Formats: sequence, C-alpha cells, structure tokens
Amino acid sequence: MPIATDLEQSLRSAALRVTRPRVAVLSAVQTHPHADTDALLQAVRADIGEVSHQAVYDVLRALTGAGLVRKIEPQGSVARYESRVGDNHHHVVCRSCGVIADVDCATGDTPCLTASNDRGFVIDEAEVVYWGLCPTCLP
Amino acid sequence: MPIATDLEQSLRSAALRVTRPRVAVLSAVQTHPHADTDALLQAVRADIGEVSHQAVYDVLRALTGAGLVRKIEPQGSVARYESRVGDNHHHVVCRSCGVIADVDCATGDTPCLTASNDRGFVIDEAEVVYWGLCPTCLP
DNA sequence: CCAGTTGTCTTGACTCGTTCAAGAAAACAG
DNA sequence: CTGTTTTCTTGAACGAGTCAAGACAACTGG
Repeated sequence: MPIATDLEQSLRSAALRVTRPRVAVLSAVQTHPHADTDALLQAVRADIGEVSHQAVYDVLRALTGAGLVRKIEPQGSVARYESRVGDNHHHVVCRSCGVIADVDCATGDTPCLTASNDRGFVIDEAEVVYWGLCPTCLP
Repeated sequence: MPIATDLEQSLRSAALRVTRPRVAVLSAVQTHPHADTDALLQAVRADIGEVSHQAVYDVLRALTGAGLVRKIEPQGSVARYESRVGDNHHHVVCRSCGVIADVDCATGDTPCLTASNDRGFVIDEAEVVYWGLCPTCLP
C-alpha cells in the first residue's frame, strides 16, 4: 500500500485537490480491489471517521474521470472499482459467488481490439469479461 | 419476422406456456434488437393493447432463463434484450449515442475463451464489449 | 501569511429501473 | 369440461445512484 504522500502525489498530478476523503477513497480502492461502493464507504469511514455517502460517490466519479481508478460493473452486480489502470487487463467473474479476479490479456498488449466486422464503428477499447466458477465454488 | 406459429413453437419447445404477452414480447425482442425494457413494453402494447410492465419483466426473465433471449447490460445503460442466441457474437457500443451493434466473433467459433492465466477459474463464457463511436457520431 | 475564489463535502430529498406480494385470470392435462 | 398450476394484474416497495443548496476547506495571488 502506498504511503499517504504517494496518494497525494497521484491526486495532484491529476489536477485534483487533496482532501482527506479523496486520499482515503483512493487508498481504499487500492487496498480493496473490486470492492463495491458500500464496501469502500465502510473502509473510508474506518479510516477517517464519518464521511457522507455522497462524497464517496463524487470522489469515485472524479477519480474515474481522471483515470486514477476504473469502474467496472458486471451484469447483476453493483458498480465496483479498481486501481489497476493503464495496463490492459480483464476480469473473471464467478457465477456462483460473484468474486472478481484479474486476468492479463490473452494475446499481447492491445488484444482483441479488432472486431471481424466493425460495422463502421471506430473502436477504441475492447472489454472482456470471462464467466465461470472460481476455485472455491467448484463442485 | 417469424409468424406467430413459429413464436408459439419456440415457446412450447422451451416448456413455456403460450400466452399473448409472451408471444408479443418474443416478437418485440426479435423486431427490436437491443431494445430496453421500456421500448419493448411500448412495442408489446402497440401489438396487443394494455399489458402490465410487470408481465414484461416476468416474461423477459422467463425467456432469458429458457435461453430464448439474451440479456445484455452495458455500463451506464439499462438492461437490453436480443433474440440472437446460440451463436457466439459480441457487441459494439457507441460512447456517444449508446447505440449497440452486433459483431461476429473476431477469431473463430469459440474465441477469446482462453485467458492467459485463469487463476484456477473454470471459464465457460467470454463476453466482449467493444467501445467506440458509431458512424453517425463520428466527428 | 492572509483573504478571496473555486471546488468539495454535508444534508436530505428524490428519481428510476427493477423486484416483491397477493389475488384474479388464463392455459394446459385428463 | 373441470381442476390444477402457472401467469398476469395491481399496487406498493426497494436500493443504487443522482440532484440541489448551502456550509466548508483547499489552492492562489497579493
């Protein structure tokens, strides 16, 4: 886990003001990968005390917009956040318990980015979600 | 568009009772690919008159469970349904207007189904969403 | 170091897609 | 045709996320 100064540095370099809620949210996202908003709220409150609900939503939106965190929302799940950005990786979701794990890209750096027929779309990102069962949910 | 009898046949072969709302919903999904629940509700009402939105939700769940339609929910969008099932195809979503188009699989029949590191998961499906701009939203 | 400005946090209400529950109605089996 | 079972209707409820207004704190320029 990066020390507070690193987190502040990240915020500053993204032209975001450094506030206790922001540092705490950023820290929580890094220590709880793939956590949902509510879990992050709990973590932030455990860290710096009472924080509004709203602040966390707002901070997450700001961080997402700045590219410091990434928002993922698999079907049937609420929004989740992760701090691993910049590298092109994907996710496996367990159909049974809903746990999410990272998977590195199957074929090189900028993978599956070419659809067989793009229908005239200009594609800038390919997002892959693998569905299956995690080791602990296997029969 | 299949005639009513075909739709009934599909329902029967899926062990589902044949009712007017079901036939109308199934028909609407086929004629309005990637439509959201509300649009389907409109279409169904235009077809057979007043129907409760609850019935549409229930029918869509039944059809999804039976594998007759597929539910897709891209980030930031409400649930959408399509009747193209069984073949392995993916979607392109326009970042600007949200329109969705089908894309055939990039590399063969069962594509991207092998992650580089599966972390012990048993993967049974890979879902790919391409993000970009559609022809009409291009600058 | 201080005040001003701008952006952020708090509070509280609210929206919207979706689901739950109970009873009426309709489809299928015999 | 009758009975059983599933499905539809009605109406209410839920929860994640959003909107709005004002209090407040972080950066900037003097």
